[in-house]
Amino acid sequence: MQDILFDFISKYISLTEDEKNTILSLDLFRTVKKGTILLKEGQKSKEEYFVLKGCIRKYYVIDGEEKTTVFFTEMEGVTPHCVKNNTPSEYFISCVEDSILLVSNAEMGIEVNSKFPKFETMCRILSEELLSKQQIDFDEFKTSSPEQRYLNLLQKRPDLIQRVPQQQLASFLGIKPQSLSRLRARILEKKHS
Amino acid sequence: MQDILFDFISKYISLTEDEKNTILSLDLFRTVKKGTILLKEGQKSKEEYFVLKGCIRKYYVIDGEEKTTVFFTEMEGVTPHCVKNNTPSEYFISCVEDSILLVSNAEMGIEVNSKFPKFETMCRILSEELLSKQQIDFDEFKTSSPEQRYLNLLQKRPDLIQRVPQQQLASFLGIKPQSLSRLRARILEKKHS
DNA sequence: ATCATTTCTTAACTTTAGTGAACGATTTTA
DNA sequence: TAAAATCGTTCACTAAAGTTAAGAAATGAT
Repeated sequence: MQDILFDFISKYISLTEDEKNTILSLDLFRTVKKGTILLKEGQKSKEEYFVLKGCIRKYYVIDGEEKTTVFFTEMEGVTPHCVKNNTPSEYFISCVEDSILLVSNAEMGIEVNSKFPKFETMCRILSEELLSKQQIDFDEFKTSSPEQRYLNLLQKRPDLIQRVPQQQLASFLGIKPQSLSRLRARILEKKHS
Repeated sequence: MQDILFDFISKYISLTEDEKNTILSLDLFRTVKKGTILLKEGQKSKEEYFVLKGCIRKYYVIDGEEKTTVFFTEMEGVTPHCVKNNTPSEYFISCVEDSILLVSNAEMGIEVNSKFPKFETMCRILSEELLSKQQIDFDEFKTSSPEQRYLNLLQKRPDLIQRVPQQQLASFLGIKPQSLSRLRARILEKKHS
């Protein structure tokens, strides 16, 4: 498990054995069961999550309905909005599958960053990469129809369609579950003609 | 004009007179006429833009149609994707109004950052703020209908609806210009009943 | 100031998404 | 294992967006 983490980090910065041990001593690893709610609406959490294995999702409850807006899978991380500005969270974060996560809290982050300036560099790069990726995702979402978005997802993250419930996938695509069902049937029809 | 810039910067870091003069000596200010294209699809630019006054937009040309995905107004900045990874740009950036911009290129940024570490701090904060803001925007977009998105925009950026052409506004909202016209008429109808 | 061009609106029609309900299939849990 | 709950699909219907086209309004150029 630790190897996965250090392999990932090595893409950005190089660590000495000493530094690796310091990180391991922080005891960041946590295994969580499917369905576990990590963050609730209204809560003022300071925890950040990084997925080593599994899948977690962020969702809002609007008029009693869950609206999933993002999934985080292997090697993706979330810093909930409430961590930065100490306000109650507007959304939930829960586990879609049994998962292995890195859980760090803001103070710990500051401590690590001050001990290893390298780490801050990595965080900055990760943050910039994420911003860039997200801008492209948003642009693609705006410029395409639900059907195009589904076909696009089929290309870019085929695994998601398998591992995630349809209703969560639907709101991720900005539509209702029934519309997703219909849309899939439509695509199959087109293929067989 | 310079006051506007330094007022903005002072929200994040404090500058000495010396530092201010160094910034001014870089000659970053550029006034641009409405309609000017700052970045073209396919181009490998290194320029970053920050709007002091006016409005610029980012748009794709898909099947011969312009799809505007973002507007940048006062105190907002863009770093085009192509600047970071040295690939041809997938989109255009042009001026919606006569504008006053700060134009910096990547090398200049590095130079300034190494001379004034303060600056890097500000850039990191700005980048984090932007990421956070963008995530919320994306979530709102996904979880609401075109009509809700329009009403939301009316609340949050009423100026945009005035200063930006309808067709650009439409694709920004993820719909066609005709649909925006109809949607507005629908809203007016509801009010008068 | 006038003409030409572009932009916005309206309308009729087509396609697709939202809605409410029913059904079977799957999963949970008792 | 059986009953209950949840989930996914389908259907009929409604509402809204896409499409095509035409005309009105605004903008720009000569």
